[in-house]
Amino acid sequence: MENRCENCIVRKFNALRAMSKEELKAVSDSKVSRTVKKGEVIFGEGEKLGGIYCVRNGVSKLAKLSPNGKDQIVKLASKGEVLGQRSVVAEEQSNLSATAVNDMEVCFVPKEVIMTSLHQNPDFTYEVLRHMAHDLREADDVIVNMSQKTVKQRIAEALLYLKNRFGEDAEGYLTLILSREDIANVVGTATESCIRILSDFRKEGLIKTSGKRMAVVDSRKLQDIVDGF
Amino acid sequence: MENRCENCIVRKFNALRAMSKEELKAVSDSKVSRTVKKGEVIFGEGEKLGGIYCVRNGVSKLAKLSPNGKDQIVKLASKGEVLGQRSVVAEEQSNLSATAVNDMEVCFVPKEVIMTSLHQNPDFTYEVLRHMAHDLREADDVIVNMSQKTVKQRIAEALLYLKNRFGEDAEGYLTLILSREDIANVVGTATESCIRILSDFRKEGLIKTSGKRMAVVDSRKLQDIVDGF
DNA sequence: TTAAATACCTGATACTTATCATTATTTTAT
DNA sequence: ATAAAATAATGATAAGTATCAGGTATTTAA
Repeated sequence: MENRCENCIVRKFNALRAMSKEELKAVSDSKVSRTVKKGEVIFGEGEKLGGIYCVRNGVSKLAKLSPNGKDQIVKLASKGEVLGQRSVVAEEQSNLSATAVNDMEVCFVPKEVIMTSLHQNPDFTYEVLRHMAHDLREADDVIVNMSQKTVKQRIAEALLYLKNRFGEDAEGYLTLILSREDIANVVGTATESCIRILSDFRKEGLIKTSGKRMAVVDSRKLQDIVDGF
Repeated sequence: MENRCENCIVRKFNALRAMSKEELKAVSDSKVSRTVKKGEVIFGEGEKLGGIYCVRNGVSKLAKLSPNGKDQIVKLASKGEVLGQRSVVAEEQSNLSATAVNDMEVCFVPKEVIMTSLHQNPDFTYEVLRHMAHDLREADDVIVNMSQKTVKQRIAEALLYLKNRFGEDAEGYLTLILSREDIANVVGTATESCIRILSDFRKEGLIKTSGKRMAVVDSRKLQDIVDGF
């Protein structure tokens, strides 16, 4: 039998690794695999989620629409990460939307199965808790960055983040390709401002671009910018 | 016997309410009550916490020092809230500092006692998880506010928040007294900018001040400002 | 393969916010 | 009660950022 959660490596990276064999079987029996095309919405803001989505492949952006009509990307989720966890745990509607940044494979797991384990398996609950504690710490860091760093610093930081987290190809181009607009929405600025600063970086030789592809050329200097030099 | 957790109302507001009688007894036997003077630091950023602090009285600001030397207040914690929860759960050093905004009474509970329950009582773990899910949602909201709202909007929002969350006295003055600098650190702006905008609000009759005390006079108009009118 | 759509780029300008300097007021401690 | 310290207020200026308007390049889909 293919595609059993029991054999899925992705699981090792998230809280499902704390599940017992029986629990994992229940998850596997109830889950629905699904491919999501680039740009497709997995769930929208305010939607009541029937379960969580485990990312097997691809990257999703978790965003919140601000009152002035702009999206703020709060987090990028990739292989092994779980979408909708917070909403299911809190039994609230989703506070974020999830959209595929590139083609994805996700597994949907009904919330009932998750909730059962949450109430019966302290190891699993604790593991979910640990992951959420980590997310919360990252959110705190983002808050400080947003309020205390300039757009230039935040963009430099975002580039280094994309490089370190998602890697680069043989030519040094970033593996994860984001539009300028998406980058602007990650750092919380206007698209034009983002483009302008990236152009400056290119002119100064800190990055290079080729179509929509982008490469970090001088990590050191970018880091100096992040640090305020 | 006085001051037993079993009889403490404050407990009802946090995850400790999911503890069994035996667990609560262990907490109560190991806890250390402590008063904290206004301005005193309960724990610092980067500190390894030996336990959590349950707030019985008073208000604490949770802040993070930014590289440029400014504090960003991430959260205000009051009666019933628990400090250091995230760090203890994640078994990491604290990412925030906690400082008393006014005189406080807190109970310190050693982490071992908490950890034991986290591993044995799924109800408790789940309750902690729910609280953290809530904190995470709030953090997401803050991120969006920070990046998408103007300083003026954020200050107006902060004033309404202080009124709704901590209340006002008979004359209408906010119960929680924060310095202009603290307000600036909550909304992530320069102290002078904060003062300037508060002066504007006063001149427009939206708030009134008397020494360090401050009162919301026109909630409706402040809300309009928050909403971008 | 080519037209249409989307994404990217640049300039000009206005608005927002930070910074520096100085003074006034309030609070705190003696 | 008074001096010292802390906090608040205000003006002038500079820096940072958004917005609008117009262009070019790249991607997508027929």
